[in-house]
Amino acid sequence: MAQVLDKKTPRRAEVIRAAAKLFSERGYHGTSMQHLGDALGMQRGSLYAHIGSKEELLFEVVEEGAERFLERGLSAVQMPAPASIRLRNLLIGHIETAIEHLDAATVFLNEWRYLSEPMQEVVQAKRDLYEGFVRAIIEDGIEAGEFRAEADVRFAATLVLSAGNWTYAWYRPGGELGPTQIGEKFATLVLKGLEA
Amino acid sequence: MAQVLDKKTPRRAEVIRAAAKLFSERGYHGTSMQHLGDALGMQRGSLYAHIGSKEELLFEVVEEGAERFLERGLSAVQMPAPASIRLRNLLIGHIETAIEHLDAATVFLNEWRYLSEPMQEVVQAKRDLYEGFVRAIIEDGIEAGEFRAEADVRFAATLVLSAGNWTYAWYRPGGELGPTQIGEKFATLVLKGLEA
DNA sequence: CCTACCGATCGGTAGG
DNA sequence: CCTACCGATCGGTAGG
Repeated sequence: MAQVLDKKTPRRAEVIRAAAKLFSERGYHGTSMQHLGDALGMQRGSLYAHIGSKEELLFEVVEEGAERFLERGLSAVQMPAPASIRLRNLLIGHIETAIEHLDAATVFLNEWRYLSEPMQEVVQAKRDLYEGFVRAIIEDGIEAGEFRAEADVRFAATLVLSAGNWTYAWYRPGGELGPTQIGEKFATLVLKGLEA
Repeated sequence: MAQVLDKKTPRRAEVIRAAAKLFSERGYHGTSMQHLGDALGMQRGSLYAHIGSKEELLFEVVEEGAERFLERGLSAVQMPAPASIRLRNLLIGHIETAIEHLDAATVFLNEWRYLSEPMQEVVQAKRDLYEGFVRAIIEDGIEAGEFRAEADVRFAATLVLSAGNWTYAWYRPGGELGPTQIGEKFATLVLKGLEA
């Protein structure tokens, strides 16, 4: 019989970490419980001593990704600084998060849509919250006269998020630039534009 | 026995179109041949009169997406116009393509990594080619003094591609702005930046 | 955490 | 394009 699942145990954390890696590499539907068991050196069925279902595992990984982004985003919004500094800081934090937690971030951005309700709704709320952070900074910047008044807040926010969210698709460890420098480069481009 | 597969037949094109829709909605691994058969009103096994394998179907959809992007990209690069105009044109074309062929574009951008060799290599070459188009325009712009000399070509190209590639993730039909106007907005933002 | 098992479904094929 | 089938694998459970 199912006993109380360990919710905090180190072994459970290892299962979630291994799931993050596999889900990011092979996708949620492309990963079987057999793959996961193999990666952890245990039998497929034994995983259910630590988790309730495969989908619960996806939810945990997606939630972890969401929390990482929200933490950094919130601290950028709350900075007592001009909007351009806060936007730069948010984008740097976003890209650092995407790189430092590449597995969870990839799953958060790509596999969350395979969650069923009500889990998907929980995640959607966090995505909306984060997007709200970006918009708030841009609105502040326009009000303060720092940013161009003609800039469309929604599109500017989407551009910033696109730049950050696509990181997982092209970033490969071992490049010349670190996450912080990459974030700086993008932030400068978004703020100053390409034209001379 | 397997007879010669119809390579050009209208029915085969319908199968590919239905696959593009399902693969974009549920992912490649989340779509079964049973789903596809149901969508087309035929038995699972009957699909093999039109195609060789599920993976071949993925390849066809990904290739279609790649070709759509390449066509538009090439025509933007070859325009006899200043770099800023060509970059604007490429980004508009990219976003129009992403929206007008949302299914194939989504699969091209998200599911191509599930292709095995040598198919994945074929697709990678086309991705590199397209990225080369973007870089070429930006290099021209810097040489001509149109774009800021300090702009990093690789990062600027990645920003443009990120803006375009993330379209599938947020675009929903029925909004106020059409594809062309959305492309214009992003292009202006990338060229002029946010700062006043 | 393992063994042994459940029913369901997977992609694909033979033969018509 | 269908019927009937193949072996393999799926997520998950009982009982220890």
